[in-house]
This record gives sequence, C-alpha cells and structure tokens, in this order.
Amino acid sequence: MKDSIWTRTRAAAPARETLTRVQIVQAAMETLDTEGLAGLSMRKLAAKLGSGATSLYWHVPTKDDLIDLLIDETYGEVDVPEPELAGWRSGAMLFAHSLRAMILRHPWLPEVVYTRPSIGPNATSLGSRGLVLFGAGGFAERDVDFAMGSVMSFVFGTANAEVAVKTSIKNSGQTTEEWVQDVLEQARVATADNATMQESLRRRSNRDLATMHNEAFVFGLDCLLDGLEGRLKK
Amino acid sequence: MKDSIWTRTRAAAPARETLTRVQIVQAAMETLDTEGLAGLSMRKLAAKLGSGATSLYWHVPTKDDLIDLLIDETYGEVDVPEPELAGWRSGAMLFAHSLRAMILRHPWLPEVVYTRPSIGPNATSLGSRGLVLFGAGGFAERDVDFAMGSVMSFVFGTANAEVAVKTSIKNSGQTTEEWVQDVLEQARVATADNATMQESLRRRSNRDLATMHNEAFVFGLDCLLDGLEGRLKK
DNA sequence: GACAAGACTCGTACAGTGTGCGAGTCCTGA
DNA sequence: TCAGGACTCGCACACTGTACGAGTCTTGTC
Repeated sequence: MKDSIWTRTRAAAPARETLTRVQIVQAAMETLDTEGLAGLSMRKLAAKLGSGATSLYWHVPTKDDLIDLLIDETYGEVDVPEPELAGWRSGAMLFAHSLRAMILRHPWLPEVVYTRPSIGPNATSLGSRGLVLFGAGGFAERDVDFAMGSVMSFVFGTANAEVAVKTSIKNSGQTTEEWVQDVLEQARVATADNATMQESLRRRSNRDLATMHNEAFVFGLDCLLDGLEGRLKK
Repeated sequence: MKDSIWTRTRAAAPARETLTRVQIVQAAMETLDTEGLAGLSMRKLAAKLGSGATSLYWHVPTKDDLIDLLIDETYGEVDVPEPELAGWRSGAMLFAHSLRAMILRHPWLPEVVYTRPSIGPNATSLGSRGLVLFGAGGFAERDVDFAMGSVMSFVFGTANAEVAVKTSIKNSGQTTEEWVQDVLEQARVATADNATMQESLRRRSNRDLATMHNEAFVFGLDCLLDGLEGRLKK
C-alpha cells in the first residue's frame, strides 16, 4: 500500500504566524458541510483562509488526502458507549443513533466514503471501541465483527439514503412539501397501473418526511438488533 | 430473398449512421465499470464512439443526466421475485442477493447514488415490485415500506463497503493478499494497546477476504430478516 | 554579525474538465 | 429545388488539481 497521510510525520516546529493543517481541515469542513463536495476547491479554500492556492500544498499533499483527513474527523464525532454504562443493546442503539446523526451533519460523506478505506486514527479507534461494545454483548468469535458490521452498514445505508433525499430537496430550490408533492405525483403517474405502489404512495403522502425517516430508521434498527440478539451465545 | 417493398419494414429510417442514446449509455457503462467514475469524461467517451465531444450533447442534456440514465440502467438488472414463486422470506433473500451482485458489478454506483433521488423508470418499477413482495409477506400498513427500506439500506450499506475495499485494492496496485497484510499490520500498530481489536485482527488475518464478505452479508441479512419476521402481523 | 539550512508562501503554467455557441453537413418531405 | 429539421463538431470559456521554482522569513551555529 502506498504510504498514506497517517503514516507520515513532520520534524520541526513552526515560528511565524502560519497556516496549519488544523486550520485547513476546519475551513474545508465548513465549506463541505454548507456547500457540499462540489463546492470545495483548493483555490476557494485558500481564498477563505487568505492565502495563495498552492500554499495549501505544503501542509497537505493532495486534495484527496485532505478529504481523508476530513473523513477521519467525522468519525471522531461518533459516540461509542462503553458496555458497562448502557449494556449491549442500548449501547448499540446509542451508537447507531450517534453515527446516523453524524452522517446527517456531513451530507457530503456518502459521496466520498466508498472510494477509500477508512483507516485513520479516529476510524480505527471507533472500530476498536465498537468491538469492545459488541464483544461485551456476548457474540461468539467472528460474530462480533459481523454484528458490528451489520449495524454500521445498516446505519450508513439508511442515513445515506436520507442524505440523498435532503440534498435533492436542497438542490431543487423547492420547499420540502413542494418537492415531496412533485415526486409523489411523478411516481403516481409512472406506476398508475400498480395498486400496491399506489397504496404505498397514498400512505406516504400525508406524513411528515422527517418523522417518516426517523420511524423507518428506528423500525429497521430494532428489527436488526432483535435478529442479532438471537445470535448471542447462550 | 432479396428485400422487396413487402419485406422492408421501414422505408427510410436510419439514413445516415448516427449516434444514439442507447449507444452512448452502453459505452459509458463500459467505461464506468472498468475505469470508474473518474475515468469517464465526455471527451474520452466521444472518442470511444468515434465522434466529436460535443456531439454527445445533442443526445444527452448533461453529463449528470447521462449518469442518471446509467443509474437507472443498473436498477434494471435487479431481480425481484414474485411472492407466489418463492414466498416472502426467500423472495426477499433472492432480492437482496441480486441487488448486492448488481452493486458489485458497478463499483462506481456508491459514489453517485447518494447525490440524487432515484426516480427513473427502472428504479420505480423495482420499488413497486418490491412492495408487492413485501406486502405479500403480511406486513401491516407502513411496515411494508419500512421493511423493504431496511433491507435495501442494509444491502447498499454492506455492498458499498465491500466496493470500497475492492477499489482500494485495485488502486493500490497490490495483490489482495499484500493489501490485506498491509492494512492489518497498520491497524495492529495503531491499536496495539487494545486487546479486543487485536483479537479481531487475528481473527481476520487468515481468512479469505471474499468469503468473509459473503459470510458477513449472509449473517447480517439473516438477522435482519429474522427481526422483520417478528413484525409480521399475526 | 554572517551565513546556511530549513520552513513556508505563492505566481505561473499545464493539462484536463463540462458545456454554450454557432457554423456546418446531411436527409426528408413538399 | 428548396425549407427545415436532425445531427455533428470546432472553438472558446471558466474552472479544476497540482508541479515547479523562485521568493521570503525564521532559527541555529559559528
């Protein structure tokens, strides 16, 4: 594997007032969160920091590496309760909710997480604390890894889809209600001959989008945890 | 027989040999599947089709729209069994496996699905057939939507993560084994003080990556379906 | 104080991107 | 023969990431 940004270290100390990696990461995070991935360019980022575009490259090897840093930053925001405090099941629930909230806070994340492995310090720390939590639950051997992986995959899957909807709405320039009505109408026409689908659309048409997302998440998570509980060694 | 007025279907259809949207979509799909999202540019795509770059824009309004077409194309590859044939649970399993296989066939998908809503014809058709399947299972009211959503989210979550690993390996230029050893070694160092993590790493170190992905997927899916089954109305 | 060796900044340049525009070519139907 | 649509495409524009090399500022050693 090529050496990643994590494996490299720098020797000496800075002296005059100077750009720092921390500053850069923070500014980039702001842009990303408010304007999305497409809104982040090295030139704009430099302008925001009041520096020349290519100055950034002394602190960060590459835009891609910068994004690696940002991703790992987000992993640092996720809570993983210690099993003693909450017990396995509610610990897993808290973890799942925290992870979901983090993803919703950083809607650019789904667009980039799947193009690289997550091996930064925060990611691995999250991983290890997660394994402690699931290990304490009493899973056998490799089921620990599988169980935790399932929960994370489920959370990413749902939260990512939620993000997709939200960014679509934002980009459409419509209000949420307008957008929902438009999409429903479009779907109604497209599936006019399908009774099940029409019923589903009717069911959704007068429910608040946010609460529906919440309910769907809780429903799925509960089911998954139920299923996992059945795999615990007795 | 020579073609006569009687056998000739259309007097004058494709007079000049011309680009078609179907051609464009197909060529773009090939590039995407083999070279990834970053490998697709309108100029290269045009070159592959032996045409000028901007000629494409007569057939397709925008690169983004082209990607919408491609996404919907992929949804068309997913099997949704009819409930009469397989029953709900095995139908859902077949569906999940088919969806996963589709995502693995198109590793560029995770990078783009979450930036737009999926409302193309194939996506909506998949949705409605899915609802039929889950509806036949006997879920109450809105649980139909939630149940199907959970399964899809889980599948996307796991398959996306799998894709991330696979593309990382591909981009590293190493063999799978080399890459795995490198990553494990890095993780070992990073979490040297964490017994649970070390144990997990040891567990993974001598297992084939592909079979581990498969096992993890089946494990999680089974758990989720178990949990869902508990929500069926009696 | 002189001087070298970093640490750091940044203007310029290059190759590449998506795509708007307008001119050009071909084909069909009248 | 002519009009008009279908279709192609070169050029140009604004923008991207980043390599390069020349600059400046700071520190440490004589």
